[in-house]
This record gives sequence, C-alpha cells and structure tokens, in this order.
Amino acid sequence: MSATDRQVADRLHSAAIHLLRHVRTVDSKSGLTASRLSALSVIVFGGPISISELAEAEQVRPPTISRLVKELEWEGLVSRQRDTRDRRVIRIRATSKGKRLLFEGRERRVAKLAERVAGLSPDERERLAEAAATLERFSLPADHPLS
Amino acid sequence: MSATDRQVADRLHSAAIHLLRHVRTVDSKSGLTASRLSALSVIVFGGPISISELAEAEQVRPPTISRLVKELEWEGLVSRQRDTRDRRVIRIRATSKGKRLLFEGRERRVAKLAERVAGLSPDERERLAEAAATLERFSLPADHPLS
DNA sequence: TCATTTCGTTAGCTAAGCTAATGATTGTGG
DNA sequence: CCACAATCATTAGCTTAGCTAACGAAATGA
Repeated sequence: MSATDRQVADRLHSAAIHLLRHVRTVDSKSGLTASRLSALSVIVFGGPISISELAEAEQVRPPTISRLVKELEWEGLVSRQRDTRDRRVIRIRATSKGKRLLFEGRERRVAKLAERVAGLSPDERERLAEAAATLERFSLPADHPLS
Repeated sequence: MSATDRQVADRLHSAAIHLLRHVRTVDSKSGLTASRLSALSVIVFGGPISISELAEAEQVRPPTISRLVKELEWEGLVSRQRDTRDRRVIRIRATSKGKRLLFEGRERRVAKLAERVAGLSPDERERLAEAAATLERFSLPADHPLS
C-alpha cells in the first residue's frame, strides 16, 4: 500500500462524506432517506429477496434491515411473504407504490447532484463522468445486485 | 441537465453510500466516527473557528455541531474559548491530543480504503487516482477549509 | 429424537441529524 | 440612552440508522 493509495483513499473518503451531506438536504420532501432508497432499490431490482440477503447486499447487520423493512412495509412500499420451502425465511418484494417512490425519490436526490454536475465545464464534466464510472466499479462489492 | 448528468450523479450517489459503509467498519477501534473525523479535521486545519463557521463548513445545523464539539471537548480533543471581542462567539481549537488522534483515526479509515485501492490493477489504480482528484474538486464547496 | 444451526425479531444502546425555544450578548433606531 | 431586534450558542426533544445480545421458530443432521 503506497502513500499515493492513502491519498487517493483519503480523497474518496472526504468526498463521500460531503456528497452525502449535500444530497441529504432534499430528503425532507421525499420521505426517503439514503438507507431506504438504497435498500428499496435492491428490493426493486433484486427481485424477491430475504432479510439476510438484503443485509449482506447492504453491508449491514440483519436487525438493521429487519427494522428498515418493517418501516418500509408500514408505509406500503414493500410486502413480505413467508417462503413455502423454508418457513424461516421471508421474501420481500416492492409494491407498485414502492417502485414508483423509488424512482421519484432517487430522482430528487440525484437531481440535486446533477444540478452541480450540469454546472461544470464540458471538460470537467467529461472527467467526472469517467470518475463516476471508475468509482462505481470500485465501490460495488461485485455481488451487489444493483444500487 | 442531461440524462448523462443524472447517470453520473446516480453513480456518485451510490458509490458514496457504499464507500462510507465500508470504512465505517473500522470505527470501533478508533473511537472516531466519520462526522467527528471530518469536523476535527476542519478544526485542526481551519485554526480557531466558531460554532457557526464550523456548522457551515460541515453543512449541518449549529445544534449538531454544538453537541459534537461538546463531545470532542469531553474527550479532550478540542478546547473552547470565548472570543474577547464578541463574547457571544466561541473559538474552538484542537488540542495536541486532538491533532494526534485526527491523524491516527483518519489513517485507520483511510487505510481500510487504501487496502482496496492497493488490490487493483495498476491500470485501474491510475484511473481511480484521477477519479479521486476530480471528485475532490467536485465535492468541495469551494469555501471548505480542508478535508 | 435431540442437539445444533440458521433466520428473523426484539430490546436496548449509541451517534448524528433536525426543529423549536431560550439565554446571553451585540447592535441600532428613536 | 434605551428598548427592541438580530445573532450566537445551547438545550430539549424528536427521528433515523447503526450495533450487540438474547430469543423463538424452523430446519438439519448425528
């Protein structure tokens, strides 16, 4: 691990913190926070999925997801169903309302960022597009269904 | 704002979420979380700074910073001093312990990321370094003292 | 069958964000 | 000069999101 690697990591770290703080400012309107958006997107695109699988995909512990799903269900965004094969597991799927809200809420957050992207010079915009693609490859744990 | 801008923003958004989840796993050892690290770094490098200034730099509300500073002070990482000119404001500065912990704690988080950076191909590593530099320019609100 | 493992939940803790209200100080218009 | 307005920080009280430990229900296997 070189000194450069550390510098790169440091920059990514700071940038991630500040980017998320920035987008968080629009959450009041959507009612969907970062965690919910992320989980909901895995549910929407990852099909019916169990609590454990979801926890792993989101890199958090089962109780965290368990509660999150309870809240999403409470708001009618997802539904749960016991697996008939293995009655311990629960399959979670998005409702149509959940799918709709996912796209809308994500759009709000992303639009907030996109505003800033749009304000850059064409040159810098091109660089940022490349950076985003690279970063996506780097940040995804390979087995992550989407996000 | 083009469709591409949205896609770029979307990728940055997801990547930020997952990167922070990743580094968070080492916080138990350091005792310094993402928010504390970030604030402490502003205090260390931004010299004596008021609560309001700190809140603005960190893009959060004053009460959030007020509590954070109280905790940092409680742990002996920063000290506060009333401004003699304007006795409403409080100037916060890092203690030597605070400075030391900043570098150590930051190092731990960053090392976690750097591990992953180091595991990439030279080619991809080069791309990521460029991405990090670009991202740093993008994510900083220009007036942000450091981090 | 009975012990172990796995899946999900509950309980209870911490951190970090917010708004609203308050106290202390400063600044200002009559 | 003084009363009122504005500013700075804090407190109180709420929410979300993470964690571990403990537990019940279901499956697995010796």
